Amino acid sequence: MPSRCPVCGAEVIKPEGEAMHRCTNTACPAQALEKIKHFVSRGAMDIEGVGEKLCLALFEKGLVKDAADLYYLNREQLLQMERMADKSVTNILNSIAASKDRPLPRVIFALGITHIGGETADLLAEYFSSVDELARTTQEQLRDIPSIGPTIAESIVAFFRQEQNRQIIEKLRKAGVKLKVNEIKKKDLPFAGLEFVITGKLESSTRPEAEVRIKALGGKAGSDVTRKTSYLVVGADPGSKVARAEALGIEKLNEEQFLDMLKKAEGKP
DNA sequence: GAGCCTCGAGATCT
DNA sequence: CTCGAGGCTC
Repeated sequence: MPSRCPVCGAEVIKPEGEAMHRCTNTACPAQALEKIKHFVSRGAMDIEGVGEKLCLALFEKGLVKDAADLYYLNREQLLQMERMADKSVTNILNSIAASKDRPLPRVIFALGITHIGGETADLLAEYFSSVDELARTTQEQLRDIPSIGPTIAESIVAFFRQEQNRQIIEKLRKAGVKLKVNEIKKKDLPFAGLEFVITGKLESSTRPEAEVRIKALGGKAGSDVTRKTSYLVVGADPGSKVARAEALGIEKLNEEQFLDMLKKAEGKP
């Protein structure tokens, strides 16, 4: 006996080697709804205040047929909804607007491409700097990326071939959703203008690793203490740099202080 | 104040 | 995933 999708009644197949049954009817309303729920969910666009129930209600009312429709909701439409008063509407509109500049990996994940989870989305964002670039890629190019195989490559290309998906992306673009990497200006990074010099051995990581983190935050990693040095990071068995820093009156950091500073700057409290 | 919904933390599993 | 807390509506 074939199993059937509980929503649309279409016959459901169980792909070889996969645990889940999957309804293959692309017009299945349950699929559309799931995609919207996925789009607003935490790891994706993370639209606060919009959860399962609201997605369902908006979908049933026909106000939101696909994820991009969320960005076109207005006050009056939201006020029609059950248990929705001014306060909620304001909050929801604000959080929808705030989701427009989510980082690229999240946007890629939010699209809901089959087989693309958070990890793969992160990976793709390292190789493609916009959704459009990803949309233009070929299976061959994708397969050159380590840990991307034929299944994922095929799935991505198929996704962007679908007219429906292309339209959603256009709607997102028109609504002002950022579809490319945030090119953060160097000047705005937390370590802009700071130069760190490391002496001695670090417990927590190797020196190159620490330098990568400093640079990612817009700082410089120097090798000699000069008047331009902002901080001297002092690890175990430090060298003569300590004396030089003291002579120049340069602030010293122990490893713990340094790690603290990195974490704060990286926004991970 | 009651009830609904969503969030975030922490436990659990992979 | 499940739980409890907190926001919001009514």
